[in-house]
Amino acid sequence: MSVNDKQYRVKVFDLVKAIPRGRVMTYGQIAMILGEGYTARTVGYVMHGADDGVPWQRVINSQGKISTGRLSIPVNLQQSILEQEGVVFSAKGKCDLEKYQWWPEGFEMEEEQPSLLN
DNA sequence: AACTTGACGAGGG
DNA sequence: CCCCTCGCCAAGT
Repeated sequence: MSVNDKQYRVKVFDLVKAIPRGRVMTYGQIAMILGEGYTARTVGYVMHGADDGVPWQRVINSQGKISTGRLSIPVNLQQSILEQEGVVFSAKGKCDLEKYQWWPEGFEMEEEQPSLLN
């Protein structure tokens, strides 16, 4: 499996599509849930090619900040879309993950089971 | 094949 | 909270 495989990317997109409006997930979190073969960096790489229908704006970094820095996507754009969904950001551009981070059904921080979504 | 660059993340100062 | 260093791994040169 690699980022070039369709299935590899589809797993990421399917998970992202499951994120409810007004909630977010982090790159590392997604990598951890998908498990073997996935890392925060590869998830980020896959996300730059997200097609329509994928709520890409709901994926942020582990600090609760937007990390589209040097890309074609302006940071303010992603943040404003999220704010429009109800996510509140501090003046420094950080949101409270405790409050907005979303976990798939039956998946808790405590358990270390990376193979529920396969 | 070597080297640089990231939609990253954890840890230290 | 900011900045830096590393580990990470795929892409582009």
